[in-house]
Formats: sequence, C-alpha cells, structure tokens
Amino acid sequence: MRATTQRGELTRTRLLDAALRSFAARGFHGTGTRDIAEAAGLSPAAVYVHYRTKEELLFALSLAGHRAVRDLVVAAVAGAGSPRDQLRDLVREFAAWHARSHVQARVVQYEMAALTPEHAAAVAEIRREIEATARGVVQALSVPDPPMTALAILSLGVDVARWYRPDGAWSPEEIGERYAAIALRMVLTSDAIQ
Amino acid sequence: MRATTQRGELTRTRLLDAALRSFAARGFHGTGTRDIAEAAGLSPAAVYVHYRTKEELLFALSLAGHRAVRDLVVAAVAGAGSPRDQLRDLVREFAAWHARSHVQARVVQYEMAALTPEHAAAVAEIRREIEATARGVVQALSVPDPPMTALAILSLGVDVARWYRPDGAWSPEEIGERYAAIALRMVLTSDAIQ
DNA sequence: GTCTATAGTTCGATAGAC
DNA sequence: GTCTATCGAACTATAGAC
Repeated sequence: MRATTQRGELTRTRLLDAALRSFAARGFHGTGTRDIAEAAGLSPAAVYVHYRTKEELLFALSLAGHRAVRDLVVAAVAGAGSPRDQLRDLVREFAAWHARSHVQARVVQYEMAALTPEHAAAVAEIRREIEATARGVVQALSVPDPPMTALAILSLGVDVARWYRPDGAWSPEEIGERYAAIALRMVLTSDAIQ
Repeated sequence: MRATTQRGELTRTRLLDAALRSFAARGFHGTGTRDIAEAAGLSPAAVYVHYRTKEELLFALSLAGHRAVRDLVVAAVAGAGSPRDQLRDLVREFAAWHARSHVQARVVQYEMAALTPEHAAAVAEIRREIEATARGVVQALSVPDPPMTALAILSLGVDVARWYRPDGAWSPEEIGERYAAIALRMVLTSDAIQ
C-alpha cells in the first residue's frame, strides 16, 4: 500500500467521522456540506474529491452501521445455545450497541428517509435480515404473537438511540444487561406464571 | 365569533395540517415553506400572516401533540384502580395513540431537535410529566429497576411511531392490547415466576 | 488532492399592491 | 388576508489554479 493511498483513506475516514457527527446532531437535511468540510478540516470543495454527493456520505455511514448491527445480532444468536440464551445475548448486544454507538445508531435508525430509493433498498435488505433473526429466536419460544413480540424486543433497543446520554445513570453494558432481563420476562409462557 | 375569525381559524388549521404532514414525511429541515404553502393551498407569503416563522409552526404542532399525549396518559392512570390496571391502560392508550396518530407522533418524537431552546424547554416540561406519570405507576409495582422499566415501557410505545404503517397487519387497538399484555409481563415479580 | 471562487438553485422571510 | 415579486442568504456542487 502506497503512502498516498494511506493518506487518502485517512481523509475519507475523517470525512465519514465528521459527517456522522453532523448527521447525528442535526439530521441529514439540517447539515450542510460546509459543516462536514469544516468538521473534517477541509474546504467545501475537497469533500467532492472523496464522495460524489452528500447523500453518498450518508449511504456509506448507513450501510456500514447496518452491517455492524447485523453482524452483531447474527453473532449473538450463533454464539448461544438455547433459544432463551440466544434471546438474552441478542437483546444484550443490540441494546448495548445502541447506547455505546448512539451517534452511529441515530443515523442508522432515523436518517433512512434521506437515502435515494436504491440506497434505501440496500439497507432495507439488511434490516430484514436483522428482523428475521430476531423473529427466528422468538418463534423458538412459545409466545402468543411472535412477530409482534420480536418487533417489540427490537423496539426496546432501537429507542435507546433516542434517549441515551453518555452522562446518564447507566453504562451501555448495564443497559444491555437490564434490557436482556426485561426481554426474557416478555417471553415468559403463561404456565411459568402462577 | 365573527365570520372572519372563523375563516382565519380554518386557514390556520389547514396550515397546521399541511405542516404536520410535511414535517412527518420529510422532517422539519427537509420541508420548505413552499411545500407547506402548496399543501395548504396558499402562496408562500400567506404562511407568514398566520405564523411568524417555520419553527413557530413546528412548535404549535409539537406543543399540541405533547399535551394530547400527556392528557391521554394522565387520564388512563386516573381512570384505573390498581397499579397493574393503571399500567395496562397507560400502555394500551400510549401505544395505540402512537399508531393511530402516527403522523402527529413522528413530529412529537423525532423533531424536537429543530425547536428553539425556549420552545424545546416548554415541550421538555410536558415530557417530564409523562415520564413521571409512568415512573409513578411502575414504582407502585415491585420491579427491580423502576426508572429503567418505566423508560423501557414508554420506549415500546414511542417506537410504534417509527415502524407503524396504516396498511400493516395490526390495527392501533390491537397494538395497544398486545403491548399492554407485554408490559404486564415486564413487571412480573420474580415470586410470580416458577 | 487541496485550494479559492463561484455557478446555479433553493431557502426563509418580506415588500407592497389589491 | 391573499397575492405577485423579490431580497439576501444559504444551499449543493463544480471550475480551474496549484
């Protein structure tokens, strides 16, 4: 790898980081290309050497974020034995990620509408993988309404991205642990309840 | 009430409705004042006879929406007897509202960052009332971590505004019923579980 | 690959006629 | 209270020098 390539990659990384923080703080439409360029320490024009449009920056961030969540969820389920353990680990990792990576998570969960139809379709495909994985785990447990229960369990984690603050009372790991316990209660079968 | 006042109010209502749908679909920053004017059947200039800024339109919508949710939540708790019944009715009404009024709910839950600091503070006050009401109900039940459980229970309802589609499999009322049942499981005390 | 400068468009909001 | 016309600023993206 040549030095120029390394420098180019570093600039791209700085741009992605600047765009991520801007989009998370003010939304895609609330962010100007000047904001991104300034946060990356570049002129407005230099942005377009690395990305053809502002939306392409959003797509790169959204795609990488969705893949990270998908990989996390798939690994959690693959690494656990019983469906109960799979659910516990899935919720723990999913919720903790939305806290730990709340800046990334806000872009992933709340800026999809700003993508072009083609790019939106690409991330929607990954979202279906995540949802299918969650549904598969819930379906292996005997709950009354698996699809809605799976949806509710993912909702818990997704909404962490909205309310989480780094200076709050709970660490990402604590949130993961507590949410895993809450999710396990949600799937208790009625014959386990007196 | 004079006829001119009635006409003026009707125009204001049309403007609010147009702004609500626009903000919900494309976000505050993704919506132009021309979009709102066109949807209301007015010229761009006519908007400013009724509202001084675009943000004032958002504030009117956010304030009315937050008050509606607050009233709904307070009424649900006041109308039920035991803490369990209070929780059931609160979750049922809260979740069903976020489905039935999903257009309003998206503006309420996801456009707060576009408000001026003063206006954001005004709606934050109402949000604290909602959260305090939920915490009060959960605290009357013996759960390990009332604050986080209350937060998780509200999260379920809030996230409905993100995923709900009118052509989906469940009606708002079905979502309310099922989510109430899920929330009741979340607050089961361990001595009720074998 | 970065810069300055700017094209071309759209933005929020206003002026002034009716 | 609504309109047409428009101001001045901000926007995304590009041109061209280095």
